[in-house]
Amino acid sequence: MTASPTETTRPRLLLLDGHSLAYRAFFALPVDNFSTTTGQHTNAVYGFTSMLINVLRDEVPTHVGVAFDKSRQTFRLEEYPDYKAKRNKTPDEFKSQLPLIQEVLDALHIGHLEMDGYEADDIIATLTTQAVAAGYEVLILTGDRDSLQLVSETSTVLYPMRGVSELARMTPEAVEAKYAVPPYRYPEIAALVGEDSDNLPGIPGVGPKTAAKWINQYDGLDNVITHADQITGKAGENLRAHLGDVIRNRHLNRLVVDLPLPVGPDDLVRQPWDRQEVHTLFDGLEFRVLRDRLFESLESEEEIDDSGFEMAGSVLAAGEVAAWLAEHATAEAGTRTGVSVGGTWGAGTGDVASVALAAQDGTAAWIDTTGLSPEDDTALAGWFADAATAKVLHDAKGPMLALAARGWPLAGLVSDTALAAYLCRPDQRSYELADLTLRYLKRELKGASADDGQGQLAFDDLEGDTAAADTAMLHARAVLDLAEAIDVELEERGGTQLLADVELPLVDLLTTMEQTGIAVDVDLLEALQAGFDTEVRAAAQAAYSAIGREVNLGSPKQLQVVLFDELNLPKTKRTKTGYTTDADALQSLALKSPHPFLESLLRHRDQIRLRQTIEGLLKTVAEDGRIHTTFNQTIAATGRLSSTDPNLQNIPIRTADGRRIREGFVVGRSPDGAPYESLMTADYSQIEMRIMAHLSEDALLIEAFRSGHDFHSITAARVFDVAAEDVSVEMRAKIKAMNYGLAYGLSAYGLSQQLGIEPGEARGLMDEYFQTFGGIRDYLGGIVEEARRSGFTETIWGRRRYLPDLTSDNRQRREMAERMALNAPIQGSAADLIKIAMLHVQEALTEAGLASRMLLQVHDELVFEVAPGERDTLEALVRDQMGGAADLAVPLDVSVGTGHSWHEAAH
DNA sequence: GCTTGGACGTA
DNA sequence: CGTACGTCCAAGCC
Repeated sequence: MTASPTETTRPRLLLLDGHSLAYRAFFALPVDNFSTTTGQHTNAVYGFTSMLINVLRDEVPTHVGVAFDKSRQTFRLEEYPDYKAKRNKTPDEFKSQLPLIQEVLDALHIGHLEMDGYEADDIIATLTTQAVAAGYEVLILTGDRDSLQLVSETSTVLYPMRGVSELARMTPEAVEAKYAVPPYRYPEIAALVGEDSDNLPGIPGVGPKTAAKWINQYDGLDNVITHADQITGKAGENLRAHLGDVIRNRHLNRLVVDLPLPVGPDDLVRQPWDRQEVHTLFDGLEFRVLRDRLFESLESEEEIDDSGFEMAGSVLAAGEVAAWLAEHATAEAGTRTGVSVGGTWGAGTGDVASVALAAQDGTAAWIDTTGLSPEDDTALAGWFADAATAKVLHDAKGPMLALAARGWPLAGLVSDTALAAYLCRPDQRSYELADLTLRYLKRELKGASADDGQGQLAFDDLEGDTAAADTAMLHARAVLDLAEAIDVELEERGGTQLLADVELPLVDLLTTMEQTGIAVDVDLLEALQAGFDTEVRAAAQAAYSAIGREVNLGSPKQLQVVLFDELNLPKTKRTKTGYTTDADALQSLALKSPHPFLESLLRHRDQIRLRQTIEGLLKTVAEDGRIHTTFNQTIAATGRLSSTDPNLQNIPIRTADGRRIREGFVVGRSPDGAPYESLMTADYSQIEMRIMAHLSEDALLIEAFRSGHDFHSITAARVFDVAAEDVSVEMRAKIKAMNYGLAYGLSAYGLSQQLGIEPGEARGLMDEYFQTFGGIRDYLGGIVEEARRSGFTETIWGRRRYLPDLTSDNRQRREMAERMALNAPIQGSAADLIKIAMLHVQEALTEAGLASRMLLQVHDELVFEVAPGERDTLEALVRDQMGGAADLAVPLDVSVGTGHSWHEAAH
């Protein structure tokens, strides 16, 4: 075993190539859209500053410096008069921005330097050389590929990919993966291929592939030149004809590493910046959004322990896996292992490239899963599958998809740091490992996320990449330490059971559901899409002819011009930026002032949306003819799941046209080709009202549910004090709206809007309702009261939501928080309930040995695929488990339907 | 090129 | 001036 102790205490120097970054920003951002009221262009300043802020935030360097090109007159130009000749046309709009960039740096107290006769690159090369010798870690942010020759174990180039926000991390392995030569030989490739941006022509017909082949074959450019006469073919001929260019190119692209600079790395230590200075400058540049971002991301850098984690980590060689697992990751009680999986995942599947493990005894291991011996594979598979060896992951579902796809299904997940953090504070926007590490452990977790899942850093998982291995082991370690810290907080917040009994087991089930997916009838959807497309065109034409010109019907701004300026229709409700053109407003507009344009516009909106919905769905159909959505478990503050890529929780159902899309979701086959029999849907009826009845203990409401009669009619009869058979359609509709609106914190005004009645009448209706159901009134009032006192609301199962705004001085914020407080326990309890039901159903399916399977969850509905002959058994089982998932004061009514498609399975 | 906001689909 | 989401497109960024 090779020990590679991880040390993260060394200083970290960030060097930026000011000129090349500004140049990139200038072309990435449209110059027309960025100028101040005085006419100064700012797109390059903006893009550069944006990149700077991001990299300071993400990399947290201890030292920073920016290098600029001094003048056009460099030693390279003296030697080669055409050097950078094609850049002659540097626009004035660009040049005027360079001094502004230096002003930004001055305001931020970041050192910048330039040197007569040399380029920024040379300054960076010199500083990098000095810093590496002094034991620094160096990061070079530049858009100039020549800098790749500086990449080493301790210096990394960050290269903008596209635009100004995505950076490729060019480590030695990444350079080698991309160019097939080590970093120090990159200039040899460039010499052969040429560099357009520097106007250095290369050999015609020779690209990076050929160049790398030669360099590797002859061991370096010098030998390629020496043996030029041996190289055959057209390429060889061209090489001989252009040898002079190659030698010149290599001479020019060699960076100068010994410039006599006035400052060294130590002088570039980060300084606190002057807030007032920044305000003044950014005011002048009219950077509002950027200033907010700057203050937000760089404000709280105090008190962070950046000494990193101490850890004894080993990169396991082939054959060492079983022994390491047996020694460090046993099934002993109280022993947990932190796991960080490198790879990609999504859409029900994935790939594993590496696995990092952090053991309770302080050791860690990193395994390149592409180079395993059969014994290693067996040992790892056995360890993952063993429920007795306790594992902790961060956001485990994605890694579990990848592991399962590799043949290593994971059992024994005893904690998930993302889920635990979510249960502690469910309304955060993200639960990134680095953020949590900072918050709970006060430690800086450096390096890109190893378990990002999107795989945007393909360089991360290269074979033998010790930097990546160290990073991954640090992540595994962080997960283990973090789990311990969050356990404590979660216990304080009463969420321990919810994690162990609901959320963790659910990870397994959701993984399975995502793997399974749901079958779609592609032909049917395509036909449907074509139909909607025809309607879209027709509606657009009709709309255009109604106003005598073409407008973009999808642009609210253009529509406002047409509706309110040209057609002079009455103004609708205000939005931030004008007047609303939403469907509700347009419909009432059509009633007051009918116009053929309105009708066509609404039709167009409708049909184009359906067309888009289908287009989106078709794009996600996998090879197996099924759609594999991703269920997110840590998004909704109330505890609900959400669904993305695609969202299968908002497939249309209300309109007849929309419902047809559900005909495209059909019964499919098992992976071995055996057909299933049908789809089955099972949903809870009026689940939120039932939970309200239970929580409020309102006797009348409970009785209404227990009677088993039509709920809205019964409650209407009570409110209007008539016999059940005398409830009119209108009465029922009004009470139904009330019933549904209650759990959202509905106001009298909102109710009047929805029912199209006077606010006074709505007020009266609500009073009447609350008089009848006094328990509801007391309960709803009590929730807010209680939440204001305790700071949080709680579901039946103890899921909390914290609402600090309940005591806000701002009325709008406070009232918003009050409505959230009303809704959270109700929506949240319903979310808990169906999660529990899902687990019970799944357990019962396994126990009964059924082949039928759960496919989707849509908040109060579950969709199943029914195996041949199992329909009745499944229905009984599902009714049983869903109906019995909780013991409430009211019965849980479950309705079930079956059919060939999701549409037919409705009921 | 990236972010925000309007509009609209579901429960 | 009703909760919770995700997605699309156009406009805004300055």
